[in-house]
Amino acid sequence: MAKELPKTYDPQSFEDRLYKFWNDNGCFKPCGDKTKPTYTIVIPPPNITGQLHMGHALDNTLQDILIRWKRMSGYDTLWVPGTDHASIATEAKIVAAMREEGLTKEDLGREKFLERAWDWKEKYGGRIVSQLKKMGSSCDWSHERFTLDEGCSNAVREVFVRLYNKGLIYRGERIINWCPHCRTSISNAEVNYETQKSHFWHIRYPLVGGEGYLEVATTRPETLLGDTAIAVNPADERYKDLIGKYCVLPLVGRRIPIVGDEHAQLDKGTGCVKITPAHDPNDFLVGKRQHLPMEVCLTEDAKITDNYPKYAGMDRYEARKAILKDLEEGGYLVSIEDLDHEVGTCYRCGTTIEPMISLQWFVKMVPLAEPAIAAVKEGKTRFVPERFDKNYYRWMENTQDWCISRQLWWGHRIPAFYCDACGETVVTKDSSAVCPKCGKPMRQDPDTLDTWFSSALWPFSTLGWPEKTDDLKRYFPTNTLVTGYDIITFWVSRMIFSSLEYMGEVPFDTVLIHGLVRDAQGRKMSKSLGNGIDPLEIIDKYGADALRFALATGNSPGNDMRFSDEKIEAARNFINKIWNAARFVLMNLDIEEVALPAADKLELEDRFILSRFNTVISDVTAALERYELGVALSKLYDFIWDVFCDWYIELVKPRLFAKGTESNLVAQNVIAWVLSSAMKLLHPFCPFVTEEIWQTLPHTGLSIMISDWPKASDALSFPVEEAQMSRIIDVITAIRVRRAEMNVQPARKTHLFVSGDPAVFNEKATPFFVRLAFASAVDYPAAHEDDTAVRIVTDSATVLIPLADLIDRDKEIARLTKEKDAAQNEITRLSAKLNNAGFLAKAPAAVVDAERAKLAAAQAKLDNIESSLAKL
RNA sequence: GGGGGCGUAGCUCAGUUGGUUAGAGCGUAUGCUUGACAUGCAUAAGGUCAUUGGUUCGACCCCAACCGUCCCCACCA
Repeated sequence: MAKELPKTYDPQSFEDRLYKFWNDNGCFKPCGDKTKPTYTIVIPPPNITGQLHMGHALDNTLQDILIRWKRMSGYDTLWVPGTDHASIATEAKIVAAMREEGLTKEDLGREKFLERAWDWKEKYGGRIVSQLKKMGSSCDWSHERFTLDEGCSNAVREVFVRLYNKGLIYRGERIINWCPHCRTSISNAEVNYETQKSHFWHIRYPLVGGEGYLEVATTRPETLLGDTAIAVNPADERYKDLIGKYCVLPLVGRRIPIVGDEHAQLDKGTGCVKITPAHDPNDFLVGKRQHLPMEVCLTEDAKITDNYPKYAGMDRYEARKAILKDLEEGGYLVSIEDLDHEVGTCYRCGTTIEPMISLQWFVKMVPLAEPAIAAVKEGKTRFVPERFDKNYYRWMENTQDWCISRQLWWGHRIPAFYCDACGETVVTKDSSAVCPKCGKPMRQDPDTLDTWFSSALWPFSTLGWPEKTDDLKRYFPTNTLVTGYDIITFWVSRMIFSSLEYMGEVPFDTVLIHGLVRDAQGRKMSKSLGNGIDPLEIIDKYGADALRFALATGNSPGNDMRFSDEKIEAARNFINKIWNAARFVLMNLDIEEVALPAADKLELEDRFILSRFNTVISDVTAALERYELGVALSKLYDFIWDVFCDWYIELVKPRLFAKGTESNLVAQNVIAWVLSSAMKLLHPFCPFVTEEIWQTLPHTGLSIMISDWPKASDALSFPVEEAQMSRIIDVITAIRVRRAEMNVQPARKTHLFVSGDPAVFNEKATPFFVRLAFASAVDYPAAHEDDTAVRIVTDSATVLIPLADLIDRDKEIARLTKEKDAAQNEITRLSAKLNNAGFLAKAPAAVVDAERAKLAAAQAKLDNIESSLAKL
């Protein structure tokens, strides 16, 4: 006797148990079978700063769907999990937590601070891992990695040293983006721009030794303190003669030269630009070209330096006010103009960044970007959807050198050592370096690396690189990277150029891009709006399968999606539907094992469902191969609910209830086989419920997770019977429609007279009409004589229902006449198409044949209608 | 200033190389305790596929323009 399922679907009762079952049985590990092809995914490592949010839930659902599908499809699969130390984000959180205790980093010192950071990692890194498990993620936890673990750190040092020796990493004074709040440099990619209302202030700079002055416009009057020149365009007739002369810097009194430089544009403003080389990226370049001094006037926390006593210690905005006031009083301020200004802000804390001249480490990008662009152009790595390659090219082609040093403690320490005695610099993996020149101990650079520097190595550092490990040989390059479009520049592009540089090949063949998960109103989920939906709460309430279903359905690659109660409820309802269908099947099952019966034992509805299922296998598999996971899922949804539950189960019920017959055994086997196989197709999307059902059904093998993915086959294809069954279904539907229109109570059963193709419409169809079309009895006359009955006409049959009391003859005639007109219009339309020489000549034969078949069907229907009308 | 997405039923969205009379979920209406499921069953209403042209035997789909909307990139003093 078959097992049973509990009456209500309660995901809480089995999800955790099944996850443990899989884990205990090693189902997540690669099978290691060398005869199988490999399929590898590396997880985008979640930051240890927080907990799982909807973006992670989506990202990991998609990855798990792919890896589970490939695992069942005969691949040796590896999904490498892990977490990211997220240097600036984590450090900011720890510093904030310390502030609660009244502590600063400096109070603690580097060692103690790092101890705290590691404690943080244990706590929050562990939490996010358990949350990933809750989602059902089938990662191989024995491969779990952390971007700051020993292996990744070794990879980071190796890369740094190699790039340095190759001249691709250098240290230099450049203008960098400085965050005065985080007190560190950040890369260009970490700067967000936002529009702020501001002003152009027009200021006069008096000429030295003359009466006149030059007028400049600026959005940043406080940087005037750092001005070291005024630039005019050398071709500008207005100022040509002033080049080489001097201005007096207002308020400061310093003499600054007037230089000729292309940076100054003739048609912009007054044509004169103040040059602040230490605090503006463009001015920095002008300063280099013109050999100007770099005058620093702002400190690391964006206050005025002690060089300017009047303003020293003032915050940059305070100083702006004070300086403007003094300019006005001194008669230097000419005018004020309103302006919308794009201002760079720190992507972590939102503070307005301050461009500053600073000594930092950089990666030279152009030599790395070129092969990375070529690799994608050559199709070695493919973006899905394809359009995202434009983002990638755009960024890669315009990339500037990457500032990688950070004035933070939580991260990979830069493996550069300085000799204070002789000034030597050594870059080495050896942490106890002594100066090769003078033998004195060396001081390691205090800074750490941009967190993305280690993320860039993730696809191979996690597999053991720089060691030549077996994992690396077998599982690299990986196959699919699944990530959001917001991270293409930060991460995807850097992995590609890194992998090309060190591994000599691309890190993955496909990048599957997904969008953002938004709230029901389409807003971005954010802490400040308080509109975030916690995936864990959703799992508690609806189960992980429902969450996964809701995330995988109804969206296509690269597009944002909305998450709503409506959606999660629809998902839960579907799973509940499956649960109950499985329950029903099990209630009627007394076979010990499931085997697909020989074809000659199969009845019409069996062949119909198998044939439809065969199509679903192909459709779902094809959609997955195209990364259209939402399409694959909707095909399954339609099949399971509309075809399997609503039709097949209903059609086969009489046989399932008639125990002790061969037909009953055939029905049991078919229904169980289709259910079991459908669970396999659904398993990647809803792993828990499909496993629970599969294990309850008679089965062989340990887990559905490692069962074989169904294969479409000619043995399952019965096009003739599929079409025949469809005709019966059409007639049943037509009867229901007529009865509903006429408000016939369901309790009122009637005799049916069905005439049509005797191969289809014969006594074998009677149970279907009895159960599904309110029939008390069915006859299959060759022709209809009763002119007092309701007439229903399809293209394959005519049905008479003796409901004389409900008939209005005139209305019947009117209705049939209307249908006749419709059929005639259809015939006219199709005939016109089939008489079009262009169509016949150019359309594919299959299309033409299909149109001819339609015409024949329409003609048959018209004939049926006409003969019915003749009877009235 | 560049680049890209989106615009399809009241709402949220699908629509697989161009090939009937464009689909789903939710919502709405009507009727149902039908031997699993009311988290259900049956039936229905609801769309000039933003607009205008073009290509084609044939366009929701390809091309151009335009309107609306969202996003990304960018050093505009």
